[in-house]
Amino acid sequence: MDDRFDSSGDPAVAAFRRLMRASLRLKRSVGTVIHQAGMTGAQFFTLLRIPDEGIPITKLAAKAWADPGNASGVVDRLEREGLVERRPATGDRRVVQVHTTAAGRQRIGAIWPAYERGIRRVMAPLASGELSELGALLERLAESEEPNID
Amino acid sequence: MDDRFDSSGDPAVAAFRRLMRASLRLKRSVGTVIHQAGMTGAQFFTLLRIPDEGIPITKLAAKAWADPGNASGVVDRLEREGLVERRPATGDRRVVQVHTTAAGRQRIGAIWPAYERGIRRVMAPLASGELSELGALLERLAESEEPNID
DNA sequence: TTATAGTTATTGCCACTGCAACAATCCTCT
DNA sequence: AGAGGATTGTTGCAGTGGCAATAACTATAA
Repeated sequence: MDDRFDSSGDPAVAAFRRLMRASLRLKRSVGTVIHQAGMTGAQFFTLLRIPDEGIPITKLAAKAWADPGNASGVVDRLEREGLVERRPATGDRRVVQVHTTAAGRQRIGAIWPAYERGIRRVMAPLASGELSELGALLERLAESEEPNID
Repeated sequence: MDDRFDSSGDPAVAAFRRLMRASLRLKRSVGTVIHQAGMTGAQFFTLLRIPDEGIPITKLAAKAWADPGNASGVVDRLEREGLVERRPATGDRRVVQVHTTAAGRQRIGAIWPAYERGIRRVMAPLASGELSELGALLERLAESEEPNID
């Protein structure tokens, strides 16, 4: 495959590639910050999404990436580290409420500042006006019922 | 975690989130097109990157996501399907040249149009001028020595 | 020539992702 | 009350992703 399959000429394709490329790079960069603090990105975002009152796995999954089967495993590992707790819900015996432990809250508090700093660092090449411009364009691309990334 | 850890106010953080969200959505959308044609995204992009003269695994990995250990597995699965071939390189007996087979070329040719159509569809909300504007902003974010996403 | 250092590809491990199947439980309707 | 259907969480599987260790080989330098 040389360049029969290229179409850099197409503005849509070119923009799409740049979007994929930039998001991968930024994701890795910010992910490094989280890893240095001893967690994976998925664990960090999951932990972040748990409200103080607790939350059922399905709702938690919907807040992040939409697959419950997946959330189960991430919660498993968070639980293994004592950052999270599973408690039976009152009323519906199917649902399991996931709660953050004190250790979990402490861990997030420890990572958060570096996380924010990491984001500001990777976004630094753009001025404030450009950031909102970028945000507006992306919003129009992603408008719909999609999962929240953090 | 309620909203102590939110910072939607920070333009950098907000733009970062939108970037992650949009890229996830678009990646899934285009990935669906590829899956319907019977391949995974990683396999498609890998196949796409193999020049007619063949290419060593390390170089191939660098063209896509940078980890050779990973490329080995993807090439395994492509080879299992007969879309790719491993041949010893002449000269350096360490290197393995990966070549696309006729079936591989045929497969890519079959997927490519739908792939392009898929991209144009997800990028459709933006006009041509906005696409290049978006591309320019993203380029400034990702400027550096990063892997090509196709 | 031989020892040392670097390179190439593979393998193994762990975590994540999407998907399908499944059991337990709840809900609705008759 | 009971049947049928929907929902909740878990599990299993294949593939992806990053990382470390390793074997095979090449290159460099004494």
